[in-house]
Amino acid sequence: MDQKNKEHDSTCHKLLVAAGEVFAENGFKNTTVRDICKRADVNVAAVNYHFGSKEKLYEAVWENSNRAAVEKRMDELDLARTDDPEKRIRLFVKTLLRNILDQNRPEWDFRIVAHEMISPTAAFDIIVERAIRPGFLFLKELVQEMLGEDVPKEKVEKCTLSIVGQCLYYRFANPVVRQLLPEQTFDEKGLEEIADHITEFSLSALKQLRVGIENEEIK
Amino acid sequence: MDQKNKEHDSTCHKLLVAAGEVFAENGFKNTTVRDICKRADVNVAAVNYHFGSKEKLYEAVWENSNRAAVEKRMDELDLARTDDPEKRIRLFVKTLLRNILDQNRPEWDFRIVAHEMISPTAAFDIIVERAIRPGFLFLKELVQEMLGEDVPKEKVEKCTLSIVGQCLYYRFANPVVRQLLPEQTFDEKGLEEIADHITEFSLSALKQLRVGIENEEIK
DNA sequence: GACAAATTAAAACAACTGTTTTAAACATAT
DNA sequence: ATATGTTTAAAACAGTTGTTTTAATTTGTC
Repeated sequence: MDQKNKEHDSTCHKLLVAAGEVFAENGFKNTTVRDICKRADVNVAAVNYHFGSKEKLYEAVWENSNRAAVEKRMDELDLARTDDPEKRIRLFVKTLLRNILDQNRPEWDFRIVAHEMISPTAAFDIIVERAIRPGFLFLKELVQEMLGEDVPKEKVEKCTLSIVGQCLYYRFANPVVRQLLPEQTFDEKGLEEIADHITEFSLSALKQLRVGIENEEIK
Repeated sequence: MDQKNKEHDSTCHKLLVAAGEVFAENGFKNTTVRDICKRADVNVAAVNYHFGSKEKLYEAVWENSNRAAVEKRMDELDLARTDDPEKRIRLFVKTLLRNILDQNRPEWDFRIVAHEMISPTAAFDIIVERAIRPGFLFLKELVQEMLGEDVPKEKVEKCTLSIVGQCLYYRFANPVVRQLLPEQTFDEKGLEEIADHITEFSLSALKQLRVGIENEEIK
């Protein structure tokens, strides 16, 4: 890899863009460097010249695309640090859904994640530590606030997964959702509906769980 | 394909078994017929002789494996038709989790589904209609009972997806869960824990939502 | 046992894979 | 303008892919 990565229309840059799209569509092994180079309008040899191998290009693609997106999302979440946990959970669900379902956003980096879930490559650890765990910890703190400090860690973590699980199902099983709920849209309005529902469902659960915990303490 | 499919140790049968395992491990395109034939201890030409092509073998594998598993699960659910909805939701969550996470069960058919989510093939529609929609409708009825008949269909459906979403996250994002919750096991005990949590979380939510709906009706 | 059909085995096929080689084109500095 | 190092282009490489061909073997039937 060389220095001129960021210049538009440079071979490097064109390769990164094209590779991201094609990897997302077909996964790593299913993608050919010829496909990538054709879309990038670049010679086949360019991949190995600039990146060394198909595998290193894959890593560069992820490295390049994901960092900015993740940082931006965490910034959005941090903005509301003063709000009460309930409002911040609502915000969390909304930004997460927007991140994974917004149709204007190129979805290819998330599809790479989906491929990694089935057959992890070397990129998997990076993905979890940089793109997933920070959000998980953020939400976990909020859930802890909602449930109280005396709730065991395992319970808090499972509740956290319950919330993100609801959200991510719409992404992982998107084709299924579309077939099961044909009237559900995924435009701005549809996204809002889904986010509102998941928030309401989850906050209801957390409040009810809190009641149960308090009753146990009294008893 | 021929008539002797079901005879054990027949080439056909050995191919179906081996193909199921390998397809699940690597997805369709990532799997080679030579891998399959090596595992089946069968000549390479056998795939095309008995099934016509790699693609038709793929379809046969799914067709063959899935029907029995789905029917068995629906039977398990039907057994408890007399119980109250709360108990039946608990049972639903447990059988679903057991189905998708039980380590004794070969997981390959579920991994095929995961591949279909990313890049659907012709098998996708069959999967949804036979393996997914029946369970969805079953749970949707129970949720309807919990929330009352006057709740709009869209709300009931979203609640239903919230429950299955929590469950399926443990499958779709399994490697992530293992990294995020390293202490969580997936043996019988661990499965029970997860099932209990999801049931408790979901029933809490449904009850609380019901309260909200009743308050609105009074007002 | 003999004959026909179904099945298996080995080898070859053409197409495609990631990568390398070779040479041409380009830029830049002297 | 010449020389230098960098980037691109075309062709070829070795290995793998799904599939087909050909021949050998097994199976079933009389």
